Amino acid sequence: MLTEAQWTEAVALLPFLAHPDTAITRAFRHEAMLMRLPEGATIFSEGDACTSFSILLSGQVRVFKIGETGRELTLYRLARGESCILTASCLLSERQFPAIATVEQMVEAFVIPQTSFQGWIDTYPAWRAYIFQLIAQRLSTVMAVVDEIAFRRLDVRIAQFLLRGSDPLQATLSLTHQQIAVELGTSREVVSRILADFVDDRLVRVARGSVTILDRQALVERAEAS
Amino acid sequence: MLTEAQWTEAVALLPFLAHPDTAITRAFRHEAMLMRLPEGATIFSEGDACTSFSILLSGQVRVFKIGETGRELTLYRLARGESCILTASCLLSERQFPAIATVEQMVEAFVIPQTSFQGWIDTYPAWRAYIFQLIAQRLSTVMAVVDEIAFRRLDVRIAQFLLRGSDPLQATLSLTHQQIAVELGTSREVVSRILADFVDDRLVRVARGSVTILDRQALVERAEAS
DNA sequence: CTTCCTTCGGTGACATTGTCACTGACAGAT
DNA sequence: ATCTGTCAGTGACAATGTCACCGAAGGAAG
Repeated sequence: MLTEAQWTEAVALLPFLAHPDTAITRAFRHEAMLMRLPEGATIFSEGDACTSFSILLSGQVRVFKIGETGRELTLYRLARGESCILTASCLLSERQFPAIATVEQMVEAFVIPQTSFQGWIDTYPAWRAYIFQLIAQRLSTVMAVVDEIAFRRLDVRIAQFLLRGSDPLQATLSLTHQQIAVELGTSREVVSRILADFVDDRLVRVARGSVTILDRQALVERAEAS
Repeated sequence: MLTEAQWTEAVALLPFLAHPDTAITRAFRHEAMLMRLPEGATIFSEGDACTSFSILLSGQVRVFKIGETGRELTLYRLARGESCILTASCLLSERQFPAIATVEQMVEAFVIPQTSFQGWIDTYPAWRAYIFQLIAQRLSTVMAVVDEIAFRRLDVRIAQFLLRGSDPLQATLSLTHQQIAVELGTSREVVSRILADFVDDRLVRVARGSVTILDRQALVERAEAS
């Protein structure tokens, strides 16, 4: 059950609650709960069974896989208004969660119990449409990740990552090499080496905990082929 | 519109048609079509827009990605009673098909136009349940592929692949090195080298176009850690 | 301010994997 | 018996992953 204030937030956030007195809005108000999770919290680990579905109201979550050697690979992030496809898939098929989800920035989320989640799908077209869209969109992100790790060179991927994470006005990224490695599913050493190449080519400048793009155009070229 | 014979096949194949005179069965009979595709046909290419949804009645389809260098990576296969999650996702979100699907063995499939596919989801719970289960199941296969290519050593993956594709009674696999490479997203040369190692270790015997497992137990060990 | 300590990054060595170029072996067709 | 296309083996090299180790930077504690 949501309070009046939480409910106001929910309506502003979720398109399927747009109409004030429909069945889905009543159900959501009664069956959803607001949960807070502190930075660093682990939401799901590899192999967990999912028991509820979440929609983020604020904060940020990172969903990633981790290999035997400890290497990490970020699959995607969740921000305001977003939900996790793996949780949905997990709930629908009663399988185990195949990754890890942790809180990067303190999270407020609407939590819907498994039974409500399933029931709403059969009952409320708006909810159903929301879930289907979610799945279809996130699935393409995952497919893009597959493509990247299977076929793309790492210098190209790092160049793309730096470009995505910056813009012409804010050319400095506050990231450690380790953080970049974990995004791309590689190791710190490799990131360091490739950034060193970039520095040699005057594409970027690096300092402890930051990378500054010096020649955006050249970096774009590097991101395209090489 | 399906013929009587085709309809009989459909009922035997698809659980959601179990009840003889419901709305979904009438809709399916009128709006589905049976299509045949010869071996080697390309069903979808990277970037295609999907316009229909298929359920295989017979034959086999391989869905794979292909990199700039021409290297291939098999995502999954479809056989009798199965459907393609990427097509579903594609139809739901109107995105482009992010892979390639080709016919490995001559296919007969029930084809459902995009409009029917979407309409049925909103109308028929049995169809909806079928699609959701499909998505959830295939998504876990794709996640397993991500895990493999990101983190697992190739000798381990080849060992697993050989074990999956054989059994103690039928120890010989009729596969070229190229075919194995394409399954696992690597190159023929690398497969050849690793198989050569396996031969040195007396795990397998190789001949032109085939691999015979000699020491299944040892291969299992190789598939577990190394 | 100095010292300590943790985090961050650099480096060399080596193993694994991917790519390229080339070669020869095999099997079916003529 | 020869031809031809497919299949497999090899060496060289590049790219990436892993390990061990080191030093530098910056904050914390004295």
